[in-house]
Amino acid sequence: MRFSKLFGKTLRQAPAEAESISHQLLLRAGMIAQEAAGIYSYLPLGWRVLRKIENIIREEMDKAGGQELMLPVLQPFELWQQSGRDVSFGKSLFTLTDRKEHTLALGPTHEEVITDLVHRYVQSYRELPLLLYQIQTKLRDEPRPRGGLLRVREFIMKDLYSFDADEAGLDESYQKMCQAYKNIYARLDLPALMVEADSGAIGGKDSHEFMVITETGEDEVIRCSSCGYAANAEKAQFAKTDKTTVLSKAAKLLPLEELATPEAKTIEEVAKFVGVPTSQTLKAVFYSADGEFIFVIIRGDLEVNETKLRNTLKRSELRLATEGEVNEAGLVAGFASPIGAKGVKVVADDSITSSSNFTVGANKPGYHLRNANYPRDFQVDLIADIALARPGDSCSKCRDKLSSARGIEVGHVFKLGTFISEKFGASFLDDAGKSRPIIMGCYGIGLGRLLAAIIEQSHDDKGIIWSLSLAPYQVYLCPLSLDKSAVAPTAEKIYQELQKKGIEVLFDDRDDSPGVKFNDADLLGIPLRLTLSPRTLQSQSIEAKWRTEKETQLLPLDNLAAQVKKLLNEDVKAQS
RNA sequence: CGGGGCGUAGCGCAGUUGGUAGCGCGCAGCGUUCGGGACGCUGAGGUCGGAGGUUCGAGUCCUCUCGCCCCGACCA
Repeated sequence: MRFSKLFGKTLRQAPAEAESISHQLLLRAGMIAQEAAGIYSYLPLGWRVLRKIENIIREEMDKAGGQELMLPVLQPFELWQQSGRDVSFGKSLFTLTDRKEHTLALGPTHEEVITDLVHRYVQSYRELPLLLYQIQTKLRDEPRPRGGLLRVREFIMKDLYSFDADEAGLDESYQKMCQAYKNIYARLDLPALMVEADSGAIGGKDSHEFMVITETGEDEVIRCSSCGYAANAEKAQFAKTDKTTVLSKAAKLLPLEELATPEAKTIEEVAKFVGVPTSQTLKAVFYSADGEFIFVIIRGDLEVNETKLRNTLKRSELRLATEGEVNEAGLVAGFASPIGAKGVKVVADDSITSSSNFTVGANKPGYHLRNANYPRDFQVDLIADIALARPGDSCSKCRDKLSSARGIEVGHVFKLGTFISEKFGASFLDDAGKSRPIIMGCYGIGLGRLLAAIIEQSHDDKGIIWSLSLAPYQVYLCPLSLDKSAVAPTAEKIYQELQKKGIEVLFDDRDDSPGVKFNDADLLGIPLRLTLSPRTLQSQSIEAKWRTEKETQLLPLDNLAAQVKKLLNEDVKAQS
């Protein structure tokens, strides 16, 4: 490709709206252009890279036994009503009305369509397992697009759906996909961490996310450097009985006593006033879940994990209750107590059993109770792990300290189970002739986000650094002083020669100064730069330089294409 | 949806107490340059996001509205 003809322009300054590194570099390199919030065009350079990513993914999906197909973007709204996910997707689902006043959805994902399809074609266990995938545009009306390609409303995604006859089959498909994903990230040169993930209210048992650890990530990952435990903070567990504070689990249960605690409303104040650690108090937090008032009780030193709480309650909408709602429930904020709480649903974190003789509100302004014990003094409707893991907490597996980091979610795998297949009647006859629902899994990767994540963690102050397998072009042919002696015709000849050898070369045929060309070569991140100048021409040679290295080497012009090819091959080997 | 910020040339920005719009980069032409974003001269490019209002006069003041960015909420 001749640079002078390339559509798209490199920018010296990044547009003001770009904040994240990948966003800035994608715009400056002329790889993408924004059309609206969360909606982008891919320009030729960006599209070339995206297609390379796509091909790597496609190869790994095929290798794992996946069959590629294409599914519709326009989907009958009835499909979404049938699965019930018109509600759970809510406003994120784009819908439109056709000329016959029929409502259609713009596919945010394709479980409904593919399950409907599979139900019409699969009847027997002999046809399972089945792995089907698609790589195509999906649309979601995200509440807040952000970070360039990191979170958008229109995006290209690879989704594979697995269909199995039994749990063991699902496990196998799941393992296959996890391995395929690891292969993909390895080939993309992207260090992705596999972490336990929340599967949401709809998902089945297992779910994992693949995270690229970087500051710009939207998700928080909790991990243990000792044993390797890693989980999304939404899901992360930790040991509640291993705090540095002394817990009196074994202590004798003391009688409940009321204590005047004027002015002491927060946990900190109460603990200080009473003279106990915060872990010897119980904290009350109030939520509204799908309109129902929820009283949550948790040990004073812990915080509520709202995702865990939402899953425990099996509700979709969860928010903190307003002051009015708290009063309406007959509770006194700051002094609320599960003891004597009537007519409200009480959900407790299992930390309330980690000790005894807690200090808790007395449900009376200015008073707390000492020596509260569950279940002696109060009952709860639900008890579960609903606590938020924080850095510094103890690992539930090995008791070492947990740490936290930000991550970009570049892949998500799910064991869906039979939730959707049952809704669509996607069942099969097993070898005993019995009808059973197909067990499903789904496995997604967002290509644009992947592109952004790669740049986030592979760049320097000059620009992007592509690996050879992803670079839009492998070689940047950079002639200097085009009007001098034989530079231009020689460069032209080399360009033809390299292309003939199948090398992807970007030929900077622009009449610009060396600085401009070198800086663009670095900004675009082309792995190998070949500089031809009157100087190198004197010795019938050309200068080769890797994007990642400072040193240069001179290559004789004679039989150049073969030498370049060899260099590129050596580099590929060195990386693997 | 809540909080904050911003809309002036392709990009980055300036524009005073209200007087009819400018700078840098980029772009076009000519010339000089040519190993890390060179220089000179000439030139093109703007319904100042949109609508309404105040005023003799609005980029500037008022009202409404649209869009974009960031934080949070949200996000199988």
